[in-house]
Amino acid sequence: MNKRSSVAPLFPGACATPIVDAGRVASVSRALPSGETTRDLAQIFGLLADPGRLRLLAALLEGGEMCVCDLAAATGQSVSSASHALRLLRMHRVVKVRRSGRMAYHSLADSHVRMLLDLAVAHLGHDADGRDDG
Amino acid sequence: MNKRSSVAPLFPGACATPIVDAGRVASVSRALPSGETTRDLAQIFGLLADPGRLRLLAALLEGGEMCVCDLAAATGQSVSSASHALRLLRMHRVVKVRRSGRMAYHSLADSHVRMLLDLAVAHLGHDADGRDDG
DNA sequence: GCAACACTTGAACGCTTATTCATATATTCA
DNA sequence: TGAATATATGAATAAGCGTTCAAGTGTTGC
Repeated sequence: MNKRSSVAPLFPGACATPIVDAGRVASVSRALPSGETTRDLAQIFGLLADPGRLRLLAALLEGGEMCVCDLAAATGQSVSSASHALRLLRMHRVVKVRRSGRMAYHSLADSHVRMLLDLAVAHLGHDADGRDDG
Repeated sequence: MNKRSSVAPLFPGACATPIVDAGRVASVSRALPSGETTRDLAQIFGLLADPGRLRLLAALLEGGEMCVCDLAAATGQSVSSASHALRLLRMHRVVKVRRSGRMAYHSLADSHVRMLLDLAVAHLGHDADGRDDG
């Protein structure tokens, strides 16, 4: 159990972070997902944090199943870029591939992605104005 | 040395990407969100693509409203890191701040974030095993 | 076999981004 | 006023990431 018992540093070099509400900190700290889970989560969001990959996913959302060269053309990037991006997405089971001869037909493998995209769009909607600190 | 010159440049500067299903490419291409929208979307997902910020958001999800030093302690990062991260999140209206004296109490400003996090967790759930492609 | 083809991959370069350290601002209390 | 506190910020180093180029794999058809 990793609860920090006190506010003050107990010895020189100890964590010097002052804590205002120790009880709250302890309970929140316990409730947080593990470091590994957090890293995995961040990785998934990282997959969606690139315009090129986002356009690929949007294209698959619309087109259903497409080959690499058509995806590259539709999303306005080089075949190499698209291939690199699709590899990443495949590795994380976000898209799947059906191979036929020398063609590779990609499609969405994960229904959550659709919802993630929709939610993000909704966020954009009510975030359209100002963006500075206050 | 470059043997790919035969890839059919019909004229110098022409798009060299071969297209299999031109009709599909055209319709998908039209349906895609604009480049600006895609960039904004990617930026939002980018905010969630960092373990530190993700832990901050999870802490706020759990703790409701917390000051910077408690957030730093609960999420296991330096106050400076937390402050930098919170600034980013504030700038994008993902968290909001209530200032009282020298304290800054942060809380979630956006209900979509909650759903985004839940969806991502769900994805993790059914993706728990193998994660390599080959 | 040979060549065109669809896609993949590795390496390199440049850009973005996170973290840390030091310092700054603003508020409270003695 | 001055010291302590809570947070903010700038600069700098370092790590990560996307793009491109060049080359590699496996397939199709002559």
